[in-house]
Amino acid sequence: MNPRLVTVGRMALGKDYAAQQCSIARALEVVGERWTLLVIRDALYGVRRYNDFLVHLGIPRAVLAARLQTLTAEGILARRRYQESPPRDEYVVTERGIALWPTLWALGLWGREHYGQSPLRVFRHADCGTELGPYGECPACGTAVPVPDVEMAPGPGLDPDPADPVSRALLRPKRLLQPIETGPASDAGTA
Amino acid sequence: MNPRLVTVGRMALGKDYAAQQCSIARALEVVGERWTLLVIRDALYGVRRYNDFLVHLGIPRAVLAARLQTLTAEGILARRRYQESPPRDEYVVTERGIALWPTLWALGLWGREHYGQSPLRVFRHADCGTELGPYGECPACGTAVPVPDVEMAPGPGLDPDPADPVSRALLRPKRLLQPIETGPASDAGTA
DNA sequence: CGCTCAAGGTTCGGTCACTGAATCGACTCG
DNA sequence: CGAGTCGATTCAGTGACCGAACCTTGAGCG
Repeated sequence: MNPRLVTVGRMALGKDYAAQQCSIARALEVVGERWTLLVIRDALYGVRRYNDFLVHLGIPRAVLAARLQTLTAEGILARRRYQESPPRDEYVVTERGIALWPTLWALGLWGREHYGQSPLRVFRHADCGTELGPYGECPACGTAVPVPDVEMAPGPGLDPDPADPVSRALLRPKRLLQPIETGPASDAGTA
Repeated sequence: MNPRLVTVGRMALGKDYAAQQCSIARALEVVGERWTLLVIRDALYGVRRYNDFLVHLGIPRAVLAARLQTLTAEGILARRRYQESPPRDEYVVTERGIALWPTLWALGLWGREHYGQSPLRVFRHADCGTELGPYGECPACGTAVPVPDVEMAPGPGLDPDPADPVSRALLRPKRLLQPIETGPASDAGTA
């Protein structure tokens, strides 16, 4: 069961981009389905648990389960047990998934420049605090910024009081990949 | 008829990524449907005519017509009459479409590194002949390479004798955006 | 033990998009 | 004036997506 060959049988979107030799087409066979890139985005943001993906994305449960399975089979996410008592698994992004960050960054930049108004999130080089440049690099340091060194903070356009706990957890500045804390949910911490 | 607002009415995939504030989600509403990014890729490669997209992508006609219409409405492609006698239009990529090149480059790089074997196409800085770096920049000149200055040549993995005339036209090294020549098609020029 | 709750799914009917083949209309060429 | 080309549209069939309901495992509790 070579994970690289799993695509045969249930192909990306019911059919591959036949005859396409381009590596872009190959990539889209894997991550081109609806929701897939948003799941990976969330994973890079630190989302790891089924329910967190669910509430943050508003994705149908069945679709989420399918995507997580595909992404795990493709080696973009990895399933990992994080507690035993009630057995619970989380999905952590692998190197292969992290390698999609430049794509997501470029796509987000395009969306922001052509459809967005004010930036919703601000990404900085954690070492120096400089905002990332158009390629995700640090203009001050002149170097590529490793994904774990990217700090994400809310921008001016972001809803300051979102409904779901995941969005609320993402209001706090944090580094990419660092897991979000929806933890015991000191949820409106009453009583 | 603000082209920015056309998405209302017939949304990208029948439904928008509701509640998503992220600019990545916005972008995917526009270019996240099946085939869309491949159409844009082909447009950047110099494909301009309905039939050329059709044979090169192997896309259903109805879907192609829908994508071209959406992309035109979004201002990513522009429709332009290129002859009057039989009225014929071509679709040329706009600035907004050209701005997607970094995304496509990043996606292609990811696909090549994680799923491809030998590179199918080689992209160079036309001014100096240096292969593009991971961000689409020129490592030699140390600058971003404007899309019209990117030269595309076939790589070792590319089928040297493809069936369709568009792929055959793309065997010749050429710059991005420069229209392909499928012209009078000296098609296997037999008697 | 039985009840309830939570997490993480699976099942299922309805709808919608994609597919591929056929058709159509405008126009030119012979 | 019939055939061919280009650029589509139409249509039936299939498969993916959607949303709600249900299921399973394991605590936590009385």
